[in-house]
Amino acid sequence: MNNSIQSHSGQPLGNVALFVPAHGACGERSTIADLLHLMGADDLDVRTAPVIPVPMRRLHAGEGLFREGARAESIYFVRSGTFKIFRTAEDGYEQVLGFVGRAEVLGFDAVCSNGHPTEAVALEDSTVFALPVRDLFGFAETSPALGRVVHLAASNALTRQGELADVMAAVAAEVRLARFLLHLSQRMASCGQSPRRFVLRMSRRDIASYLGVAHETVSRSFTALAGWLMVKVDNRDVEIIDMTALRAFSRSTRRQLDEASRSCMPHPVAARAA
Amino acid sequence: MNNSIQSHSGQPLGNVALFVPAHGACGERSTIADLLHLMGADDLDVRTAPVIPVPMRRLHAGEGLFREGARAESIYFVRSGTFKIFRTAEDGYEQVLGFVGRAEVLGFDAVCSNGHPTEAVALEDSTVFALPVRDLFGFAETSPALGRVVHLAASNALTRQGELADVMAAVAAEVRLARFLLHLSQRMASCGQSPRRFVLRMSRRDIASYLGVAHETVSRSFTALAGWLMVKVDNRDVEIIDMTALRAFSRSTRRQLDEASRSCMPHPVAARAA
DNA sequence: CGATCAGTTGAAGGGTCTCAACGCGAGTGG
DNA sequence: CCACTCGCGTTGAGACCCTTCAACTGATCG
Repeated sequence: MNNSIQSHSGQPLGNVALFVPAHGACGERSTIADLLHLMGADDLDVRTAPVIPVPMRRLHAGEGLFREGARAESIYFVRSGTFKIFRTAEDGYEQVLGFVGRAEVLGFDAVCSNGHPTEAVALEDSTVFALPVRDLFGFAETSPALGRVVHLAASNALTRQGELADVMAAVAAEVRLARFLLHLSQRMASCGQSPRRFVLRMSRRDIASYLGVAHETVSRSFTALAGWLMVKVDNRDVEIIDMTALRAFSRSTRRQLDEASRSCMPHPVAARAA
Repeated sequence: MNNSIQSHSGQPLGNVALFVPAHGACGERSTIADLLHLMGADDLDVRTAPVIPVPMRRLHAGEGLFREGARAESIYFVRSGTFKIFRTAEDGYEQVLGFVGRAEVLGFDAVCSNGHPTEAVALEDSTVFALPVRDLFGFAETSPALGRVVHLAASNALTRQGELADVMAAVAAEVRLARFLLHLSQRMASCGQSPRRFVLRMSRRDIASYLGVAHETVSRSFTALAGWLMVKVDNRDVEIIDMTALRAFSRSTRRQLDEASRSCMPHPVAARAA
């Protein structure tokens, strides 16, 4: 609802929307306080934060934030929009490592190395706060609250990475997709949006790469889950119609899949009502 | 790439072994300085660190450090030994998420949540520094160097988690194993040990869980790699005898596997000479 | 309207999972 | 000392799921 302002109204050229009049955090003259507020810091910390400018950057859908191997100049905090982070193999194959949304950190894995080990592109029009790495430590001393926020964000990123393992751990493709959808659902809920109905910001290929399966398999898995009447899928619109069943199914390991599918649906029917 | 004779370039904790202090770090009365030294902080920072005790804990092989779901009391820094971190499914299946060695952080993903999302057990006799979470922020203010170290360790943990994605991304089991061995090799090198010859601290089952394949497949993959004359395997002793071939093979994505295997070895011969 | 891409579905082949058996070493107690 | 058990590691055979190649639809775009 809040991000229905997507403004996908084309305008290929026109003035680059880097400068926006800005009320509060929307302007380019955002400060640490805005960043702290985004990350859910205490009001007191936000109000008492030192007035240090933190550049904000706007990206259009498909625009890259940083490239693989690029010097790590900043870490980023997503203010709005969605990003996919991935790695490109030598033969051009894209391995998607995760999807990052509001109030999450981007590029933190570059802090300990010379360059970004991954690449990030916006899946929709997005805005991020950029925190220069060289200032990271200094700012953290100036504003203890910022240090806390960075620690929490890093821990959160680590937890998020754990979700990938959780997804890849499932042997069956349908289970992987189910877990993925549940993770998405949880994150939607944590952003105050509906956990039952949401729009996928990424393509089937991105999902496939993230799940570690072929994109055709993702399609088939979607129709399978729809066949079990757990979800309803219309292109990128997803609605979870049986959360408990989806949850139970996502817990399947190994050949428990057979039981689950048999008990729910001997053969996937075409539940394709619009 | 690793032509650096001096220290292990590219590694965040490069100059760990250059400076060996007395047995100060070995006592139970270790302080922040010992922790900083372990993590490769600057000499100046180590010497000027506030004298705050940091409890050290010894664990025997097989002993658990923290359980899944347990209250996150501390984060840990591995001083010696190896740990495996994993998650246990409801049906008892263990999903291994990673293996953690010297100068790496353990349990940081619990900072942002109420409890540890994972479990950690020692694979061999090990020692860790325990840094209470509630003191984390306070100490970071007292000792800026500690804040830096924690940031670096967290970033490193994130990078390490990325390795799991790298491994799982490969479709072929042999490629997964090859990448896993290379990651291990790199980490051995960063600890000052031989990157060509090392001992696996974990069982085949642990490796299988980490790679996301059946443990029988791990066995077959080991014999396959030995058949291509890339490695020599004797139980848990591994020797990489053709690093370049292993590297090239590990880059395989999709059906490039066929080419690689054909060019190296039409059919795996029994190269099992001791 | 032709081109390109995302998404879906079908058919065939192959890699991995599963079940099964075997050898081996360690720990145990007769 | 040796039989016994148990877990680890290896190897074999069949079933099955996924990958791959292929064709088709619909949408976007110049």
